[in-house]
Amino acid sequence: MSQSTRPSDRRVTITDVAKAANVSAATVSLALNGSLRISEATRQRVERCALSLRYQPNHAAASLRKQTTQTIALAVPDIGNPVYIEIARTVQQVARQRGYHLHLISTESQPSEEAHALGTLAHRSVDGLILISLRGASGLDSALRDVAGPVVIIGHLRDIVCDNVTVDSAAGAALAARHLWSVGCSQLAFINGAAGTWPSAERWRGVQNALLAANRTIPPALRVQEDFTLDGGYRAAQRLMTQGVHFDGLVCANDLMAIGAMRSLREHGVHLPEDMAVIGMDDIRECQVTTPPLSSVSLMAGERGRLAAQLLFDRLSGGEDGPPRQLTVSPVLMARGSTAPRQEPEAGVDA
Amino acid sequence: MSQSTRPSDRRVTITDVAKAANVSAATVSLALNGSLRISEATRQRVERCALSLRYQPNHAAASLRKQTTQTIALAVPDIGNPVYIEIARTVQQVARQRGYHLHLISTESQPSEEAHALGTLAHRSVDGLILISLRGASGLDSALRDVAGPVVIIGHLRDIVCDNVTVDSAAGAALAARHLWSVGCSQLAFINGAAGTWPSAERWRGVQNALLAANRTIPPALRVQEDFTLDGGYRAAQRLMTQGVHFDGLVCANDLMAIGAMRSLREHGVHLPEDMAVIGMDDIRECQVTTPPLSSVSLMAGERGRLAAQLLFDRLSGGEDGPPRQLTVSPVLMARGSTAPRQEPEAGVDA
DNA sequence: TTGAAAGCGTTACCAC
DNA sequence: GTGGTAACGCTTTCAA
Repeated sequence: MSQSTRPSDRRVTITDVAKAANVSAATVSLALNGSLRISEATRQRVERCALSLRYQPNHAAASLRKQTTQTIALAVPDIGNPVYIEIARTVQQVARQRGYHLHLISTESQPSEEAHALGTLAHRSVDGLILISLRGASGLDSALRDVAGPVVIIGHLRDIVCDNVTVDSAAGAALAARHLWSVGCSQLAFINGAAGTWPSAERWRGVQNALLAANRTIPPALRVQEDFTLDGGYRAAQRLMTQGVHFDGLVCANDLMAIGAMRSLREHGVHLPEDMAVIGMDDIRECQVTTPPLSSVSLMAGERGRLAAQLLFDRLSGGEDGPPRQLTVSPVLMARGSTAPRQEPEAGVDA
Repeated sequence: MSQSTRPSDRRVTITDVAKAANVSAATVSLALNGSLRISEATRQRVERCALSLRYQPNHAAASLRKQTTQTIALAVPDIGNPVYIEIARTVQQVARQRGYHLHLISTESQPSEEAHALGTLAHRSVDGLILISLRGASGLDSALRDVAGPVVIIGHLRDIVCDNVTVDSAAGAALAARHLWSVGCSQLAFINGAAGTWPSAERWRGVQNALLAANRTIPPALRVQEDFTLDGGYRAAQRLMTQGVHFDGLVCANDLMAIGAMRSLREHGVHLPEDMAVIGMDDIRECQVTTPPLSSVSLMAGERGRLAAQLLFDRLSGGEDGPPRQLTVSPVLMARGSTAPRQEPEAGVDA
């Protein structure tokens, strides 16, 4: 079976196949791309030749000629962050399903790297780009004008217009607060993430809305702000407990902080969830393995990825017309053990 | 400042810049690519023109001509798996640092998709490929012969020869067992993952080695096998506890199973880590948020990615000569609360 | 149904 | 130093 026929050194090109099949290069191209205007006989002959020569069309050449790369790019702020990975996963799924490749770019949240990502689009390395931007995609205004294809931004748009997918994280924060009340909490505390960021502003806004609507308050002593990390949550909870103000429900601006806070609470002898209900946001995997499992508000990362990809492919296939479209997905409550409904204290048995 | 100068519809090419700068296309190319044989004056002129025209070199054209894409591909079995993400992260780092782009392909462990990944290399979409293969890269033998560039495989090579990076997970399992003895365990149990897979075979082999060397045994009743999931671990632990054979240390073939097992143990009133030490493998993020934090054996995913990338770029830049190289990294113990050293029962105070 | 030829936008090898 | 010119490998008219 060693019908190798290897052309020694050189790559095998379309003309090699053409010669072997006794047709022109044009015919080979047509035949291999399934054109209907080729006789069944030649098609088969060509296919056999291509196979036995192990012909592989050169992608760069085809791209150059067709002016399309069959590739989209996804630029994420940090490839280590599971939330972005979740987005990447669904984007990859849609892309593959459409026969596209995926270029992954990690920007580390640096504007220079975001510009670089747009560069790949400008260079026509890719046909379209999905960009996840934290800082509200501000400096990209001009860069967006130079690119040679559609762009979809996931995250908050500061002042530019562009196809975009966001999640209503204010609504998510409100959802979290209301959930705590619904399981019987009477006084909430709130741990927010790094000041000055869009997510932290939004989440506080959401909590405020909920407070207003429920005619309740969170005194300043029960509002603390740290960065969005495990340690941040730990420190924040410690500070809350030194305030001397009683609270029995804790809303955290993300899960990492919530987990850190739970650790601190437990160290101070607070029983979860009996003494205190805790809820986070993001619904990361870790929620399922804490004790008790952490309730959270899913920000629908996967769904956002799917929608963004859809938006992008709409532009790619349907023609580029139409005004920018903004999609907003709604967060979803994931109730778990950390917010188990309160027992009425009538029949409580303390082990 | 609106020096737009936009050539209406058409993309701006190198000849546009050439005309604007009153030089030839060749000169533009040389100037922009930093050739030394261009006068400083022309270089600056060309650069200004390129900038003001917003010229972006076409990547496909350059690739076609240069026969290189400045892109490598990484094919992972499952983009949802944090272990592979960790690999992806370091590969991406090395790639960027070398000025290369990263193509990410998720194969879902399907041989057809692995072949597809190799296809991107054959099509010269990419210059090189790192392939993470679970099933020991068996059917790829012939496909590997057709590709147009270097391939590095992360994982076990069944019978093919190829640059490759593996981790000695047998050593890792032995490490886990020895660690449990060192913290005072006298009888171990072992929860293994899905039968018939390479990792499960290796890890059991490692435990056996350790047992042999320590002159100890794990009776069959204390060896169970489930799939590598949280639920698998949960079920496995349940089965262990119905055996009626006492054990005080539990080695799990991965962290997910260990976490599931911990949950089951706790539900049965077993105190961790006082009554039972538990250790997993992989060192996933979740280890840090369980109660107690789960000890684990890191399989050095990031390091493997880094090494694989290094191997690949050695081929890419240094010339393709040299026989296949096989690298094996050593696992590292990550001791945490779940394997806290045993208190001697003399001064124990039960709260 | 098939073939010839003209690009796609670069880079590289020559002359000048 | 700089400018022609010929590839790179493919697709796509347009004729035959």
